[in-house]
Formats: sequence, C-alpha cells, structure tokens
Amino acid sequence: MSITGQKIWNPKRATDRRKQVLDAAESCFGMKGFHGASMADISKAAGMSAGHIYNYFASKDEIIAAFVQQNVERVSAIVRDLHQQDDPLQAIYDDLEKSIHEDLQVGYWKLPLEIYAEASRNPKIAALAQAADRHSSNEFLSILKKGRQKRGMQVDELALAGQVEAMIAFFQGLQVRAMLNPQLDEAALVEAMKSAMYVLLFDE
Amino acid sequence: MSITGQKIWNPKRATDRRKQVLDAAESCFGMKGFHGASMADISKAAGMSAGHIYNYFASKDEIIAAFVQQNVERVSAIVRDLHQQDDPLQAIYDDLEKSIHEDLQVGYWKLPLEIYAEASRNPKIAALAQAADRHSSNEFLSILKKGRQKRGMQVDELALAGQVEAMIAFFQGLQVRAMLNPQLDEAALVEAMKSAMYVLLFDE
Amino acid sequence: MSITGQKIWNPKRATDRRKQVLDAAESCFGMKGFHGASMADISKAAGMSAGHIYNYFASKDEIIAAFVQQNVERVSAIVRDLHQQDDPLQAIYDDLEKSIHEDLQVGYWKLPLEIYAEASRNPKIAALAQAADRHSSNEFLSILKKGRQKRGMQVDELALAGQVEAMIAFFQGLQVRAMLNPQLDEAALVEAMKSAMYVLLFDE
Amino acid sequence: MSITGQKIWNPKRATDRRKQVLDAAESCFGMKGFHGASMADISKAAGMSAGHIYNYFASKDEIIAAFVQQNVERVSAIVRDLHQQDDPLQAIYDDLEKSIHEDLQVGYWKLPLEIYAEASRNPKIAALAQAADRHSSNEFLSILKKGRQKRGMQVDELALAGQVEAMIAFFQGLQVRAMLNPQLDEAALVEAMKSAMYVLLFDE
DNA sequence: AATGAATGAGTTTTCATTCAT
DNA sequence: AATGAATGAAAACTCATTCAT
Repeated sequence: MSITGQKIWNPKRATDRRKQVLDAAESCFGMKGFHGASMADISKAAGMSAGHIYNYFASKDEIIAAFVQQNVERVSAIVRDLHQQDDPLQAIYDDLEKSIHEDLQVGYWKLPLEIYAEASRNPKIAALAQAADRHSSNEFLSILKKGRQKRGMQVDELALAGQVEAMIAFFQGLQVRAMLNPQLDEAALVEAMKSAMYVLLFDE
Repeated sequence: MSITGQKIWNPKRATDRRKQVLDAAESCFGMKGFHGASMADISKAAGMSAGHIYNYFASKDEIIAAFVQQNVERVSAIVRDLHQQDDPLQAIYDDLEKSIHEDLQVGYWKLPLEIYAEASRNPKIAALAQAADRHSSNEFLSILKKGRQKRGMQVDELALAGQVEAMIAFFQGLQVRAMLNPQLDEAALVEAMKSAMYVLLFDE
Repeated sequence: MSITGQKIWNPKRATDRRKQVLDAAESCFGMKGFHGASMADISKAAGMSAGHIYNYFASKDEIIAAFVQQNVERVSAIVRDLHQQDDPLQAIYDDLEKSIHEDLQVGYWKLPLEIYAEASRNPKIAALAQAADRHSSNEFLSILKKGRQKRGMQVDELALAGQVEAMIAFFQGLQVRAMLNPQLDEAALVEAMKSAMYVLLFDE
Repeated sequence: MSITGQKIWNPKRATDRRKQVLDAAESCFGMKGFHGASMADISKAAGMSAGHIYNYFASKDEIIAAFVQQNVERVSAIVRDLHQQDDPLQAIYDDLEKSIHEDLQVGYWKLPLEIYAEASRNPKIAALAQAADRHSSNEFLSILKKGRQKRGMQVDELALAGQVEAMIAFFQGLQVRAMLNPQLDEAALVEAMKSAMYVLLFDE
C-alpha cells in the first residue's frame, strides 16, 4: 500500500506477536483453564486487541493447539538434554531429587493437567500430545539403550520399553500427586522413588 | 396426605432422578468435559427437561461436585476392598496385571483426568478431591502397615508414607500414559511395574 | 364421586382457600413485589401446593387482580365509616393526626405504591383501581356535601369535587413521602396539613 | 494510535450509546415496567444487540439505576430553576395552573410511579431516590426561606419544613390522581389547590 | 498493522402452568 | 381436594468472531 513497501508481511513481527499471544495465553490458561479463559482475557494480557489476535491465529482452538505444542516441546527439550550426558543412567538417578522437586512445583503440573484433560476429549489436541509423547519416549528409550550398552549391559528392547513407560508414568503421576496432596512429604517420597527408579533404570 | 404417608415426600424418586442426572452427566462430561457439556446436553441425555434438573441440583456446579464426589468414592471403595485380604502385600502384587489392565481402560482414566484439571483451578473441587485422596491414602497406608507387621517386618512409618505416595503416583501416572500412548505394550509395562512395585511394597 | 357426595364443590371451602392464598400473596407481594414474588413463594406461604392454587385462581394475574381488588376495598371501607359521623367535616379534621400517622406506616404505603405502578401499565388492574377510586371519591364527595349542608353552608358541587381531589391527592402523596423521606418530621407535617386541610374541608 | 489520539478511547461514542440505551429503556420501562421489560425489548428499541449493551452497562440493574438517576435529576432541575425567581412564593403560586397541568400528563407520572414502587423494595433504588429527594427538598426549603425573608416574614424553620413536606406530598399525590382518575376536572382541582397551596406557601 | 464496536448464538437459570396420581 | 413432578418458554448474561475504520 505505501510506496516504500514497509507494510508488506513481516515474518519477524508475526513471530513476535504470536509469542506475545502465547505468553498471555500461558498466564490466562493457568488461572482459568482453556475454556475459562476468554479471548478478552488473553487480549488484555497480550496488550493487543482481540480482533488483532485473529490476524495471527485463526481461532481460539488454534491458540490452544499452538500453546499445547509449545508445552509438549518443553518436555522434548528436557529429554534432549540427556543426550549430552556421559552416563545417563547414573545422571538420571543422581538428579532424582531435583527432578522430583521440580515436578512438584505448581508451575510444572498445572498446565500439564489441563492439557491431559483437553487431550482426553479433543482429538486434535490428543494427536499433538500423543505425537510429542511418542517422540520423547522414543528418544528417552534410545538414550537409555545407549547408556546401558555403554555400561556393558545386555539390552532387551521390549523390557526397556516397559521400563520407560513405567518411569514416565511415575513422573506424570507425580504431577497428579502434587495437586491432590499439597502436604506431601517430599523427602520420604524421594527415598521411595529412588528405590523404584533404581530397578527400572538399571534393570535389577 | 395419604394414610401410609408415602406421598408426603418420596425420597426414592428423588434419589432415582439424581442418579439419572449423574449418569447423564457421566456420559456428557466424558465426551465434552465439565465446561463443554451444557445443561441442555445433560438434560437431553437424562431424558428430562433442563428446568427439572434444578429440582434436584441447585446449580451446574453442584452437579459437577456431586459427580466428582461419586467418582472419588469409587477409589475409596477399591482401597476398602483390600481390607479383606489376608496378606495384602502379596495380594496387591499378584493382582498387578489385572489392576494395570483396568487402569488403562478408557473408562478408568477419562474422567479422572477431567477431575484433576478441574481440581487444579476450582477450589471446591480441589477440596473434595484432596479430602478423598487423603482418606484413601491413609487407609492404604494402614493396610500396608498391618500387612508388613503380619509378615514380621519392621515398619518405618515415614518411609512407608513415601512408598505409598510413589505407588499411588504410579497408578495415577498410568491414567496419563493410557491417554498419551494408546499403543502402549501392556505386557512389557506389567513386567516393569512388577519390579518397581516389588521394592515399594516389600521395602527391599 | 363418593356415595355420600361430600366431594361435591364446597363454596365455603373455596372461599377459605382463596383467602388463604390472598393472605399469602399479601406477604409475598409486600416483600418482593407482584413480579418478584413467584408462585412457589406464594404456595409455600399459603401452605398449599402451587398446582392446587390453580383450582381457585386461573392464573397469577388473577391472583394479582383479586389481591388488588381486596386492597382497594379497604379504602372504600374507610370512607364508608365516615357515613356514621354526625359532623364529618369536624371529624375528619380532628382525626387528621391519627390518619396521617397511619398513612405513614410502611404497612399502609408499600402495597399501594406497588398497585399504582402496576395499574400504570396493566389495563386490567388500572380498570379495577380506577373503578374503586371513582366509587370512593363519589362517596367521599357525598359525605362532605351532606356535612356542609348540615352546617348550613352553600355547596358548590364543582368546587367541592376539586377539593375532594386535592384532599385525596394529599393522602396519596403522603404514601410517597413516607417512602422517600423516612426521617420525615411527623409533628411539623401534621401542623401544615391541618392548615391546608382546613381550607379544603371548610372551603375557607 | 492515531496522532490526534481520538481513537485511543472515544468517550463521545460511549456517551451516545449509553444515551441510546437509556432512551430505549425509557420507552420500554414506561410500557412494561422495570421487570416486565426484557433486555431483548430494550435492545430492539435501542437498535443494538443485547450483548452489546453490556459493553456500556454491567447489568440490567445498572441500567435501571442509571435510568432512575436520570429521572430524579429532572426534579432537581425544576427546583433549581426556582432559584432564579425574584419572588419565588408568588412565582410558585402564579405558576400553579401550569405546574398542575404538567404533573397530570402521562409523561410526568408514569415513570415516577414505577420508580416509587421499585424503590419501595429495592434498597439500591431507594437510596438513589431518597438522596435525590433529600437534596431537592432541602433546596426547595431554602428557596422558600429566602423568599419569605425577602417579604419580611418571620421564618419558623420547623413549620416551614412541615409545609414543604405537605406541598411535595400534594404534587406527588397528583401523579397518583392522574393515574387513578383520568376524568379529573382540572379547573376545579386548580382552584382547590390554589387555596391549599396559598396557606402553605404564605403561612396564613 | 491494529482497533474495538458490534453481533448472534449459546450459556445457566427461573418460573408460570399442566397433569398424572 | 390435593400433590408435586415435569415442562418449555423466556430471562439475563457471555463470548468467539467479524469488520469498518
């Protein structure tokens, strides 16, 4: 429209605006849930008019989807970090206390619980969450496999797959525990988790 | 008014109608979630006008609360059954395959996930869920304590509390796993769970 | 239906039941207004099922109408009492303090105000209220006419009609004053009213 | 956003829309009363969707309150005009015919009657109406006081307060008369009112 | 690019009225 | 005569989405 053409689509700005919206969504969804948070809430938190948001997202559902995508990617990133470890089995075991402590913080479980519920009835969200989960699980499995091989252990892939599932269940279950039992004794839990994780990690 | 008095107020009918509504709510909440399901949906599923529902529940929130209450009581009932066992530790261990299989069925995880999300932002629901959880956890703990004593084991109550938390986390985590990984290999998972549960149950 | 026939329509009982309903309506309408009071409220106050009320009144509107009728009749009764007076002009004047005091009580103005508002937009109620008002005004006028004649005064009927209107306006205006000015100084008002009523009553 | 800033927030438009709604409310409330008029009625009369009205008023109650406020202010304005008069006592007396005529028009009494009824059971509206009434009464009293002093009369403030109450009762009573007696003979009424108002105004 | 005014379908809830018993 | 379960239409209000500017 203008002679200099600076009004042409600017992908950098678009990315920034999407991030602005998703950050706002994070705070709104955390407080009110996906369905309790209104577009007006999000637009206010994003410092942007509700109408304008529709230039970057086709619908509220798409915001939810993008938000979920962003969140499941965080888990992938955590797993990816394990790749760097020399002895991942030991590293995971040694980090248990910290990992558990993190998992029990409200910032760590509130939105995941929201996502699980949404995924349990919204097929689009389910597909996203399942795909991300598959990817992370596979990566985790391959890390553990390499880790065991490095230690000279025989690797029964099927058994390992079961152990991976169980370990992830443990950590996702902790998110539920954090919500249901705010008085939970963390130290005692860490001790119990250590013994259970030990047999799962080292297959003993 | 009648001599037999059965017309003065008929609690049976009220109970029936409430059950009718809660059954309808179960199916609607399962498909659309607490907030996605409308009173119109519920009334249609209950075969009753929306207005009439308000003769039995003061508000939609009260339906949700009653529904959640009903659901958390199912868990309590499961724990209560363990009281009957002669050697509960062994019984739990032996039943693992069946318990896990049950927990992975859609009917077992869909509504719990919904409840966890709702509880994470609705204080009334949180209070209900937490109270039920506290009760079940305590009962589970006392069952295990007695079980260990019967077996002549020393009981470290704090350690046991941590183990109880971990075991519950396991099973609640399975509900998340069931949703996120529909292709999950149950047999492998059972093997892994057995080894982890063994150390938690028998403290070895 | 029964052999003895005691189930045949019993007009006495019907009258009783209607009174029961109208008494209940009085208390409900006073608290919540004609439209704020529900049939459920009235039925509870009447100690009778809502459904049953419809055996005695065809609709809620009919209850309102009957209630209004009953109320406007009270005013007629007050006027009728004046017929007994030997010197009605003096009697009215002497009773002013008491009449004003009564008119300022909440029980005397609350429902009239409700009725005026309803009549101002509901033609059926307007017709009732206007008919009763016409009747009372005429009777009041004829009482004053006789009163003046007895005192040997000339009676200008048109002037008297204007004075009657003004006097009634006075008293109905007091109902509004009572509502709008709860701190109203009654003694001062009585003095002022006395002087104004004097010229209206005695045409001086 | 624009340099002149007129887009940042446009208070003119908001004021216009509120006026549009209040005008619509006036006609709807007049026809059906505060509770008989629905938001749908008002929105249709305002030429605006019902939902949109909530951008300008938080609730229907707030519309009623704003509407009542607007109406009671009209009375204040009438009293304020008297301040301009050189000899207010005489001015009021001379204007009686016109004032009475106005008071008897349907536009003058319909909504006041509605307001009186609403105020008689809605504390918020009662507070509004009473505050406005207090203000107008005080102003009216001070005008009369000055007027009497100008005429060299002694002013007994308590007596004057009673007379003020009586005069206002007169005019508010006329609103009821207009509704209850549509055939009212205005000329006769004016004559009667003149004699009564004379003694109240000039304290004779 | 950005606004926010505006819509209309949808939400929960209330209530006069009917009717089987 | 009497109940109260049941209905359905309407109420106030919310909100994702559109669009003129």
